[in-house]
Order: sequence, then C-alpha cells, then structure tokens
Amino acid sequence: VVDPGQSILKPFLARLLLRSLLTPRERQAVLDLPFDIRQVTVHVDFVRLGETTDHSCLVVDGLVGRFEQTRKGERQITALHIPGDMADLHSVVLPKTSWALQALTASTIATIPHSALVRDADRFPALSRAFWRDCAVDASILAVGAVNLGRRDAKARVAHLLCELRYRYAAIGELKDDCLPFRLNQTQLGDVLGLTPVHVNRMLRALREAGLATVINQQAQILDWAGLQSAADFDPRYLHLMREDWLGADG
Amino acid sequence: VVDPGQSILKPFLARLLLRSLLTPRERQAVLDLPFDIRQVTVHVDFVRLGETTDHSCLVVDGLVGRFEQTRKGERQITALHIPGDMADLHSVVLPKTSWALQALTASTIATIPHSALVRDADRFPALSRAFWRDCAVDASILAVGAVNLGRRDAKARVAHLLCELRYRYAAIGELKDDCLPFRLNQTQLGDVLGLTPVHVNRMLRALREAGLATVINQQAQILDWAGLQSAADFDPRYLHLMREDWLGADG
DNA sequence: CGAGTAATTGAGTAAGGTCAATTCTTGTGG
DNA sequence: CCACAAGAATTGACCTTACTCAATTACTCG
Repeated sequence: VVDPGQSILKPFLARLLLRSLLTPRERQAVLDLPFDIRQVTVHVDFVRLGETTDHSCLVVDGLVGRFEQTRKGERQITALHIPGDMADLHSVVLPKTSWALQALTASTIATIPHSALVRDADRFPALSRAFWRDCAVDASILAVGAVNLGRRDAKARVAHLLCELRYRYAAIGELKDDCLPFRLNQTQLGDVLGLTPVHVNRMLRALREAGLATVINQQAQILDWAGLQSAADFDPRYLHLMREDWLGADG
Repeated sequence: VVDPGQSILKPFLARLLLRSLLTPRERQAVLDLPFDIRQVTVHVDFVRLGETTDHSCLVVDGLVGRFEQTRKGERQITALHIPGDMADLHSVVLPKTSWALQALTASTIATIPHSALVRDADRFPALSRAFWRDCAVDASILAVGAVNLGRRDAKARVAHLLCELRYRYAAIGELKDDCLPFRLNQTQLGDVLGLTPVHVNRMLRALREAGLATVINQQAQILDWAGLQSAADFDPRYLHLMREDWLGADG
C-alpha cells in the first residue's frame, strides 16, 4: 500500500513552505511524521482545558476553534483553524493546555506525537525554526484579532473576519468565484467576535444590504471585495501568506 | 572591567529558566549574547510598523508596549513588557514587523542581533525550544487578553490587568507590600483594554470605592487581593510562571 | 411530519462612548 | 519662591452601540 501519510501531511508541509525554506531532507522528515486520524464531532472538546497533551492536532478537514473561557463559562473563540493548520503546534512547548479545541463542524484531524516533532526539530534546526515561525504567525493573527475586539465596531469586525478567511481559504485553493466555506453559525461567530448572536445577525444583514457580502448555507460570497476590505479596514500582511514577505536571519 | 553583559542579560536568562531547563553551557551562551544598550523616550516608536528588523529588544528597565493600529490610526496595545521580557523575540522568525514598539515610560532596552540568537538556537536545540516556548507564553497572554476584550465588562478588564501585572511584577521581585509599579496613564490603559480614557477613569474609581485597589503615582496598591481576583475572574495559569507547570517532551 | 436547532426581527435597556468643563500635577522660567 | 503652561485626571450631561428578552419564522434530519 502507498503510505497514506504523505497525502495527509502534504497540506501541513505546504503551510510550512509558505513561510519557511526547507531542504528536501527536511521536507521528507515532515512527510514522514507519524500520525493517527480521528473524526471529531461538533460541540465536543477533543482537547480539554487544563489537560497535558502529548500530541498536536493537524486539521485535515473541517473547521476547528480554539476556546478559552471565563470562570462563569462564557466562551471566547481565540483562533479558527482551517485544513492544513496545526491547531496546537504550540503545545509542543506548552503541553499543559490553557485552552480547549473543539470542532465547529464535523472535522477530521490528524494527531502527531510531540516526541516525533521534537525529534525532527532537534535534528533539523531549520525545521525547529519553521515550527516556531508558524506559531509566531498564529500569534500575529491573535494580535490582530485583539485589535478587532478592542478597536473596531461590530460591522467592521464581521467584515474583517470575512476578509481574513477569504485570504486563508484562497491560500489553500478553496476560493471559487468569490465563494468560500463559512462553516460557522451565528452563535459561534459571536464567540469569535465578542458579540451576541442577535447582533451578529444584524451585522450580517447590514453587510448584505450594503452589497458587500452574503453568508448562506455554510458559504460566504463576497460581492464587493474592495468595499468589504475598506469596511473591514483590512490589511493582509499580518497573515504572512507569502514567503517573499520576509527574509530572516536563516535566509 | 567586568563584563557588564552578564548583569544585563541575567534577567532574560532568569525568565527563560522560569519555563525551560537549560544546561550550564546553554546558560552561558545566553549570558554571552552580544547587545547594545539604548535609552528610549516616551511616545516614540523605537521599532516601527512595517520595517524589517535584525535584532530583538530586551526590556532592561521601564515599560514597553506593543502597538497595532487600524488604518485610521486608532491604536491598540496588544502586549505590555516589563523588565526581563524580550519584547519581540518573535521577530527572529518574523523580522518584517506588523507591530510597533513604544516605551510607555522612559525605558532602557538592550538590542540583541538576530544573527546571534539564531546561531545559539542552532547550536543548542534546547535553547531554540526555550525561545519558542517564551513566544508561546506571549501568545497565551495575548489569547487571554482577547478573552478579556471579548467577554468581560470594563470593570473586570481593569481588574484583570491589575492581577496580571501583580503576578508578573512579583515574579521579578518588584512587588512590595502589595504595591507594584504601574507606569501607564489612563489613556494608555484604555489602549490596552479597548476603553476610552474617561471610562477607564470611572472604572478605577469603582475599584477604589469597592476597596479592591488604588492606582496613584505610577503605583498600584492592591487592597483586597481575593476580591480583586474574583472581580477579575482571574486564573494565573496562563502566565506560566512556574516551570513545575509543565513537563514537555524535552524533559 | 414533527422536533430541535438556527436565523430573524422588534422593543426596550444598559454599558460604554462623546463632548465639554474643571481640577490636579508637574516641570519650567523668571 | 511663584506664575504659568502642558499634560493628566476627574466629573457631569447626553447619546449610541450593542445587549437582553421575547416572539416568529426558516431549516434539517430522523
């Protein structure tokens, strides 16, 4: 049988190559990582708050959210992960979780043991750097999310998230005719944006009535890309989707 | 002359050791890092948005903020850095900045070339991991900040920041009689918490009148630690201030 | 078909923002 | 030592955004 690992891990490798230069041997090391496949159900934490993990979770298909919560149980989604994303690569260095991972729609994930990731990182410094860089990009997205929550009004927040997802789905080839997967319901969207579901609904209506974008049927359609970006005050640089964007000390 | 580097870099090493095990040789490598000392003035960006840096900035004294902004210039502070913090260690892997660094009070920083950090990271995998881990903790703080912005009301946000700073200053031995340095004015505090200066003022008054804490003269005094933590809904685990907190794949 | 979830809409409320005036600090120069 | 200017803190009055509560209308899936 052909090793099925290659096809599962290819999107992860592609993600790394978007931002880091890797030699053929380093690439092969990524593709040779061991993993287990799991189907995860909606609304079930497959990584729980406060546990200690020994593996990281690669999103193969679906949509995964990183949740944090206040003691009284109000949840905030602090990150969204689409296929090709490693949802908790940072757990390699911080295995005791202060977050939970939950599928926002039925999803497939591949779990990769930390021990294997650490072994490869130790063998190939450039790979270690690539992992670190990927976590730094996650942090960059988190920081822009904080700007969104702290400084933008509800309409701009929704528009901003749409713009971000458009870029990220485009980067994995899932943008067709300005349509992208949008597998979040309005409650989950509120948990990302710090809004109530009711208000999310009103803002989606506002975007629709302004002719900027529509969300129907697990799909978002962008009607006026320039207008949406302007409403969102969007600048895609923080997503670091082009290796040309940077030239690090590791060339 | 005794190498003054050791005394400047010691707090940084201490910070790393809080979270990572390092051998004597690895420790020495940290202490031997080359650096330049700079005094930075309030309200001046010493790292600007969009530039490409070749060094990281260690806060030696003072208080440094990481700023991001909307196009119309509204600023959000996404991170606060106290002495011993490396404000932009992540710039080693993402040298093209999507943020700015500014002193919130007159500060002293040490700039360390990326080339030196990369050289040490390549030589010592454990050190590479320690850098990565430190960035992951920054991201963890960022994520909790997002929960704060998205899910807590103004009073709880202010209380939460006070709690966080109490722990962080305590960790560097700058907590005395429940008093900690608080070198933020109310406008800057608003830029951290996503509030207007006017409302920050009202919330500080509320905390004072509730007998929880007071802020005067660049100092915060905690009057009712239990009450403050409860008002903030605070759980310090996300700060990762104890190495005992975790046991990673690198032992 | 019916149950359960998600979306939608309206009406009233409250948290936080805006604007503007006043007071307090702090540093400077005479 | 005092007068003054500039920035920071404080307070009040009013307004807007987003929340709450509640009812109604789609969807989706056995």
